[in-house]
Amino acid sequence: MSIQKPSIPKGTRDFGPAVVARRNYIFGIIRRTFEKFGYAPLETPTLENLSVLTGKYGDEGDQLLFKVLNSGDFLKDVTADDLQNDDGRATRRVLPKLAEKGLRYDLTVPFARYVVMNRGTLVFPFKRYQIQPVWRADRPQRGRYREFYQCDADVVGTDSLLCEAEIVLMMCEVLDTLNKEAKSEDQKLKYTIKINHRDALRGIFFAAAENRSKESDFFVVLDKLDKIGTEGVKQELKERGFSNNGFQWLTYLLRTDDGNRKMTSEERMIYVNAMFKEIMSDPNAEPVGSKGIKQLQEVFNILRGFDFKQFQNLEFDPTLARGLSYYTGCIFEIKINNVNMGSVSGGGRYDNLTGAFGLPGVSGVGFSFGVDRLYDCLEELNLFPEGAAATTRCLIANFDAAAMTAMLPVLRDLRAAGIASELYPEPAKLAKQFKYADGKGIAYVLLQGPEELALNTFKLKDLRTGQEQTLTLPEVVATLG
RNA sequence: GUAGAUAUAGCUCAGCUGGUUAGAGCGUCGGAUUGUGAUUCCGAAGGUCGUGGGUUCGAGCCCCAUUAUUUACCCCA
Repeated sequence: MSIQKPSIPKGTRDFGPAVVARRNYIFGIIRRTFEKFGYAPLETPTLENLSVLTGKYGDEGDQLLFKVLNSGDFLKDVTADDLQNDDGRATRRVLPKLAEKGLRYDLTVPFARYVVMNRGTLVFPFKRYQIQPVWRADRPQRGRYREFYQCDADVVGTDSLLCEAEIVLMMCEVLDTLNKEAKSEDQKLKYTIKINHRDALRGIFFAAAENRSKESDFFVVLDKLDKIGTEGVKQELKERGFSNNGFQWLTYLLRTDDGNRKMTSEERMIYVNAMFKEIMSDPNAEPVGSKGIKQLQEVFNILRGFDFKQFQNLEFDPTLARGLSYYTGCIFEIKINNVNMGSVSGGGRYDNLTGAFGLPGVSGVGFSFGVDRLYDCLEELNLFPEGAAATTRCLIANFDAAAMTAMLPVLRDLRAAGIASELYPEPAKLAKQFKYADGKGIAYVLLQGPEELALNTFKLKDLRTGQEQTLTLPEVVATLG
């Protein structure tokens, strides 16, 4: 057998001990926040039946699904006719016969499936959080992986806007907690929570687009406003077959200042709402758009009731669209302004996700943190706490076989006191043992050689300061504990 | 799916208009009177220059192909 260079699939990563420790630090903050807001944990299988996944994420999404080949003779149901590709549909025809399972693409759809399957036993409104990896057969690039973790919190069974407001609170709490480690303002995550409403978007759509069949196309282009500008948006809309009529309204609807200064989010809501009333070209624009604005204003009101202090981090953005087609109400996204990275979190309300599984009329709302992107942001800002990588706190040096035996009860006592400890597993030069401790980031080395043994004491060295102390065992425990 | 960039030691990268035996830093290992890391000093190991072909007296360097990685677009956490 020839030697092969080992490799891992593109877009996947190994996580070494230091990285896992820092990822766990992020997971911990998110988990504690979710639990504090009353969400309970849920886990679902890595594999879902493809019938559950397909059709939920749009055509693009279907293409990005990882399909799992059936076990055994996976060709047994494929006929020669199936493979005839004159119509270009052979793949579509054959696929369901080759693969009936796929890797989960997000956590929201499996959650919806779970809710439908367990509707009889769940207590509604049902609040769950879920922290698991998802897979997308995307092309990897900066901040984009084929395997990454999502941290979802969703509630189904209520359409109360309290949930939307609490999503904003949870987003702030997680990011503010991460920012507590910052030693300077520059290290902090400068974030903007963008919020919009699908109906506000549709109001704009009715106002500015004549072609009614391409709603999602319109949103995709509109979402790019901050990248390509108002004129760019108009240009691209034209390229995608939208007519010029109505584009004039875009200029008004997308204004961000009142002529003198930038509007606040709430001023902008009032302004956009007033515009909806004025646009008479399509009477649908006003009722639909105003309904969305009204809900957004209510979310802001609830937040004010909470004594929410961070409205400068919460921005009403009428162009925010988000790709996932199942959103129907409020939509959210978090952008980190001082790191070049796609959104680290997103979410929204979906009125009929469970409908696809035969349970209509259940409204849900939720959001998700992308831990891997958050990690990359923290890394770039150097925002991880120092201790996050350490595992062992104290290494006991190993002088020789006899001393090793004598150190076993010491090791046991340290661990019993809750101190993460290890004994170097073989007698070796002290230099080597110290090097090991240093390389692993261990804070203390405990020594008992012949000299200390004679006095029944220990020498404890702090590797960060280089200082040594001669102590009795209870004193060692007290120092490390 | 579209477009670009890169590929040289375990890692990060130099390597001039093509010219003898391929370079550095970090890391690893060994040593500086056998009980001390990170810091200092000395030394050593480690590369068929991604792969295959071509041009040339001569290719790490130029050309073609191929694979891998990566960035941007699309879309997204």
